[in-house]
Amino acid sequence: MPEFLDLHGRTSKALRAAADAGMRRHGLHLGQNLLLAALWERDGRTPGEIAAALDVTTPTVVKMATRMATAGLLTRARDERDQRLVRLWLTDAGRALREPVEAERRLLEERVTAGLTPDERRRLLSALAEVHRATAALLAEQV
Amino acid sequence: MPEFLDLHGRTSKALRAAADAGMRRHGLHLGQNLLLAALWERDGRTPGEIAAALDVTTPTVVKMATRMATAGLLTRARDERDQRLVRLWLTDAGRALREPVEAERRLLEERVTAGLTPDERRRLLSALAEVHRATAALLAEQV
DNA sequence: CGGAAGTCGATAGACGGCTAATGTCTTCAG
DNA sequence: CTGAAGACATTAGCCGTCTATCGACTTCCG
Repeated sequence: MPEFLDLHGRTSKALRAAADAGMRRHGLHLGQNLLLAALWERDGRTPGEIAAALDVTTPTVVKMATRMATAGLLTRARDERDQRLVRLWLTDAGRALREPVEAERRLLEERVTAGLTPDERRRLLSALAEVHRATAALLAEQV
Repeated sequence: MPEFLDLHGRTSKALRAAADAGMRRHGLHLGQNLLLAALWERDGRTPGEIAAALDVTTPTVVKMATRMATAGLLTRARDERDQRLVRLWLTDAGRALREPVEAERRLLEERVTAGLTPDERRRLLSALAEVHRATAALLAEQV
């Protein structure tokens, strides 16, 4: 069992659980904060645009949007000029979550990296970026 | 958007996709290799034991085991002495995957970390371990 | 202008993951 | 020895994610 893959996997699972717990405090499910973030940055985006921004497939965004619309976080509306497009718009409830959710996220980042020196943190980010680059290249090559 | 969480999330997603592609070559779905690994190490374990080893809940193992039994990778059998227990046993097909799957896994690890010097790799592992430790502590404290 | 090709979102269905509820078998205390 | 408590696996149902398919709307070319 390769050690990097194993350790990364376990860390990933733990971070996921911690992020989930944090978001749950604001009534969100894991991942919904990312969709909201895309709309906080620019409201009225289409599912396809958001999917590309989050590096996720369109059906994933569609499903999440359906649940989040039910939860009153956003609304769906077809684009006036191009009826193929759908645009997602934040509700007041969706907008109101921005500050608390972003703060929660920053707090989590701080806490999990608190044990690293600034230099270690910098090296971690750079090494992780390299792994990400290599992995993306690997995926691209085996089309 | 905190940079470590963001980068880690993206790397995680890329690694997941790459691992999935690798396992698919052997007819496995992502994660099934981990369940198999638990049985390769010691055959005849129970769902609960495996769940603990993989740091996953029991229902997750039960579902995976059901699919993998259908796929002919393992069989279910109740323990003779304690009828509450179920033991999972590898089939020949499940055993035969060990070498190729472990090789695939090692190859992936090598390729994604190929761009790092031994020192960088060592520091990455140590930093990741620290993040994992801090995250686990965070989760434990908010019971 | 009208049909073919292209662009989107929505749906279907599979998988891994979780929590909560169910059911069955052991164990243990009275 | 019998009933309550405990230990397991399983089922149900939700969420995020993917691929494959469908359906509706635009666009563009002959």
